[in-house]
Amino acid sequence: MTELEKGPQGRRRGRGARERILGASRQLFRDQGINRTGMDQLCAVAQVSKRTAYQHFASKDELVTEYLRRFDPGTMSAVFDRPDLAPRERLLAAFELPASGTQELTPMCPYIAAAVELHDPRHPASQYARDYKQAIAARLADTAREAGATHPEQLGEQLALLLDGAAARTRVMNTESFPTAAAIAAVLIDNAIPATTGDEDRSR
Amino acid sequence: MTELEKGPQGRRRGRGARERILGASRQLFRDQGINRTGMDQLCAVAQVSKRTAYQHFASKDELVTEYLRRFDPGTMSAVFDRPDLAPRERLLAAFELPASGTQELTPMCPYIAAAVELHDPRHPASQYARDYKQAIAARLADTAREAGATHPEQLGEQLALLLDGAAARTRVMNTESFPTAAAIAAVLIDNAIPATTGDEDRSR
DNA sequence: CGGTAAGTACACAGGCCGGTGTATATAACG
DNA sequence: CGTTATATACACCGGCCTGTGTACTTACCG
Repeated sequence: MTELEKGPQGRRRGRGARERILGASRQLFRDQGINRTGMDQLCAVAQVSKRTAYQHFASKDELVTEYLRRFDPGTMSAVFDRPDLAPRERLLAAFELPASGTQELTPMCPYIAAAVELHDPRHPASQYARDYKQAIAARLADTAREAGATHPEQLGEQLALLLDGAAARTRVMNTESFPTAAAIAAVLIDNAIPATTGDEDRSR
Repeated sequence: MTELEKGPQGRRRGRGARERILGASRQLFRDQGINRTGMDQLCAVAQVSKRTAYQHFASKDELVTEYLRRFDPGTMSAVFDRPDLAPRERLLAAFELPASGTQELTPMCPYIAAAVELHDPRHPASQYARDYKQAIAARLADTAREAGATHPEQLGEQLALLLDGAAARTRVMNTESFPTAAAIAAVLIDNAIPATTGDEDRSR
């Protein structure tokens, strides 16, 4: 009993420090925000010593950047790479709530949150947020083109703006706003895709 | 030279402390964000002693709340109370950039910024942000009704979401997004207002 | 088994932050 | 004029923050 019983089961928390840190980041940055989450608390939740954390990430800023980089766990693919859906339906699927079993609100888009909290457009995390958002808009534009939209780039940018609007408004109003965005998206999509040849019901 | 020459002109900064504090808040909270602005710096910019600041505002949270409350200096009226514009044009005017002489970006909507930075929906400032945003949506809905929209409440909420989306996206992308939002708004408005009697070109 | 990489415990530095105490000065008003 | 409300200078507190120094322990891998 010199210095044993470190972990909950007596087992050491061990090797996966980096992943545990990033996991705790995802949880705490979402629940409390970046600025209100101290490194001490973060390390406690991750069950990692502070020293270890700073051996993996030179600074909190670097951790925040990596946190953003590691965020999209196939979220983009899950929406865009669905061969079961027609392009038009894929565009609409981007506005569907993920697993809205409970009455929880869609969590604030972490990219917008980071941009607002860090408040410096030159911060690496802010730059990455910009890149990511641009990639999303490009993906939307590609799908719009696939769907036969007349101005796919424009539609992509419009839909991206709707997604950001829904995220921001959900946060500020404390009310789910994605359905509203989805309704707008439907209008825009139908307006942007010219009356197709033998397509299904477009009258509604 | 006992303790003179306090102010720049030798004149005391004097009575307007509260207003100077709120003025400095508007500047600093916009330029640096709320969390990154300390009370020391704020008082220095406002040319107010810290003691005076805390005699006017019991806490920084209270100052932030009052800062938000005092924000709308007729911004709402400037858009909505314009008898020179038809209701439909008033709706569109909400998306016009204010004095875009320079290439400056539209500053981040302070209500969204506060909601994200404070991160607590129960914070008085967050509550006020919600109220304000709701009032905006209601005003938009009223105008939409006046313009003859079929579902004015829905259109109001949609346009409000567009405004929030433009603000958030301008921030995160560091690119002006209000024109995109305005284009969407035009589509929504035209879609929501049934074909009027002698209206101008609607074909395009 | 032995070496090395990874992790740990813990204290502590230095800075900024929100907020207060105290004693003083000045403007406004009756 | 005298009172009172307003503002000032300035030091200070406790707390939290990011980040580091040091000495130690453990896991893995050849």
